Amino acid sequence: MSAKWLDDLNPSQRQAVLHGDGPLLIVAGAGTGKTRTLVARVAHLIDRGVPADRILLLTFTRRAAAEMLTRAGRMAAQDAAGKVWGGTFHAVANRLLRIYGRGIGLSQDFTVMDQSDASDMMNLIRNDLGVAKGDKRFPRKQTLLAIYSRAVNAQENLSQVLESQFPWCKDDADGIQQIFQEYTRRKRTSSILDYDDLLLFWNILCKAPGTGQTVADKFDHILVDEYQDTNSLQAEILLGMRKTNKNITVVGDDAQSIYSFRAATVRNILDFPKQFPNTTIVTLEQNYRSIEPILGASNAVMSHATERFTKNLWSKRMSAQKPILITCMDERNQVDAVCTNILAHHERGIPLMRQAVLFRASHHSDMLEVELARRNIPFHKFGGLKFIEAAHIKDMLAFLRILENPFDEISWFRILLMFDGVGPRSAQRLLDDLGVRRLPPPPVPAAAREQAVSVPIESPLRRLFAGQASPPPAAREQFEQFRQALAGCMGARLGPDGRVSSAGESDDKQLPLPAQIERLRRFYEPIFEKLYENPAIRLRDIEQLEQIAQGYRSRGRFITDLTLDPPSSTSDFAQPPCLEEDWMTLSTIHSAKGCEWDVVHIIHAADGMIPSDMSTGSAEEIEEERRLFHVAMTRAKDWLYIYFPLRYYWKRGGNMHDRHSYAQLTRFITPIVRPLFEEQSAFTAQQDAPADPQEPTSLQQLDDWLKNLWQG
DNA sequence: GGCATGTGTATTTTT
DNA sequence: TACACATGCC
Repeated sequence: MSAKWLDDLNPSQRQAVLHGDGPLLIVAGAGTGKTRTLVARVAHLIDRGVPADRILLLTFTRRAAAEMLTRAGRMAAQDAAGKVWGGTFHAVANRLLRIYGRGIGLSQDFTVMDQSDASDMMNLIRNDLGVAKGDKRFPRKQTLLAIYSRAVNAQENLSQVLESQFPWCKDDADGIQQIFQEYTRRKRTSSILDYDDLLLFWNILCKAPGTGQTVADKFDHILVDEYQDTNSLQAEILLGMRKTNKNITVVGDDAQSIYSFRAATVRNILDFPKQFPNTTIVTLEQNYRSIEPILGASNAVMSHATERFTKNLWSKRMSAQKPILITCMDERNQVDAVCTNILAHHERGIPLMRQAVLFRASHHSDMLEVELARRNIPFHKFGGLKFIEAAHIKDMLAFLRILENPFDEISWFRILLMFDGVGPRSAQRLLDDLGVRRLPPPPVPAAAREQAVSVPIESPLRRLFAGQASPPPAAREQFEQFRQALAGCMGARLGPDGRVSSAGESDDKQLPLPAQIERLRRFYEPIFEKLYENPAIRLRDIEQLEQIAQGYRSRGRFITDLTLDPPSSTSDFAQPPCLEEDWMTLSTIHSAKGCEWDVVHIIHAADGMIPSDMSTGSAEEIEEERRLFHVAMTRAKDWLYIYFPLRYYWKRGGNMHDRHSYAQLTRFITPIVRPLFEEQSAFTAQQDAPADPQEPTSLQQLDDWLKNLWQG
């Protein structure tokens, strides 16, 4: 029977879809129908009789998984695709660990902390241990976490990581090591997992006697998308998941590897055939997305790459329209040019939904966002600072977290510091009063400790309700209201004397999740109005949080979903939600992976932005920046605009007049690449700060020379 | 001693 | 803008 999903496929795609059992590597260049192929393969497997819930589809984002499964659902039996296990490595790890975690001594009710919680914990420990005393340059909390994460994900030891990635921290190796040790201990005793733990524990799960086999046997087929962006730990997990059958499909493109900062390594894709003998390799080379001139320019950029695996990307979509390189006076001029071009395409019938602006770093779109808002052009921004990272959202989540896991020290700490007159010191004391910090490092034998964990320890919440914590006088009133709010959520009643008249902590008495959030917000509102400058905008975020919570019955599920799959929205400039049907996309290049638009605008194509000044230290870093630029270019189907501002103003020191430096075009548009572009200039009469005609060329050359001096 | 507040500085990309 | 550190206030 010829299934309908085979009709639109070319011979290579078809070969990949129809591949039977055994390892399969699909090398798929940008725009070669990789998603279509993967989706069709899932549909084909289901059609072949593989039970959907025995298929595991690992993707880079939850969004990608959802989209693929919806599309597969349309092809295969309707209900079946919904049962496929799909999601990110981290999300799948979470799911598996909730089911099988006991097999490795993990409590079922662990909570997951995100990056900023993790770095807060590092900071707390750094202060507690007093390791940084007298050392001005001891690594910051973010750096500590980055070092830690690198070591875990790349599976390298600390001294290796310090040597190769953080040479300026080498002197502090001892302190760092102490912090890491304590970091791990605290996470374990309070049943908290960080992102890296999810992967580590999954890996251990695979190796555990008995359980490992069970977990591996759970899936008949495993498919992995974006394989070039996995790290060695993830590769090891996959190996562990394929103990008996070797049915594994990975899809990737070495030219799109852009996550080495997260320890992703191209080696995974290169070594795949070695790890899985008898791998079938299928290469997809026909690009269906971009018109030929755009593809030609993208290929030309990559042809300069020092290391490259031959792929011949080609397109049937002929066109006379070259990609367009626009030179702008400065960022102001760039913003105007972008808006003009967006509106021009819009008027010629290309809706905002099919246009995107891409940039290297999240803040690169700041000025553009203001201007879009001013002109009432609706947009959504992806990447960069997330909803979940806003301080007020973290505050709200901290409340929910301690209700879920009363031993969550980080969340307690965050909350206690909100109260008047409470600083780090009193917070510590209160934590001890409540029994949150289970300090006992008295070495307990492992077996005994596991028992201790399963024996109910008096919950800090119970202690709180029983009035066992005495806050400093200035905080007393707020603290009392806090107790009432928490008790309300848990369905516990506190008598007027502060006594507990009903125990609480039984599930049936708790308020429904949205009501809990509402109750906590009423408590929190007066505090955060004092704390933050712009309460109105922030209040909207909290309302949005309540909105999202409507769809959840389980608080734990809600918290975990929010940490593993945060909604990527910026409400700062957004209009009230749902009113616009058409909006355009602003995105970091990283977050644009896998997406495509009719019209793509890449801004800040200047050296120092792309490649980022932060990433020009080594040849490898520059190569990754080059691939990043290539990824950005290949998102475009019909129109590609690249903007290059000539001048950048220094933001230092109040008035921005006259203090500027000249930029150079990104080094990735070389003299060989440049003729492949149509060149335009955005200098216009409407420019409110017209180009200074007196500006001598020699000064520009001087500044360029100076800039090279700093960089060189 | 411990908390609030001011100042200088560095600032990528994300699960 | 957020973080790390210094100073001043109770």
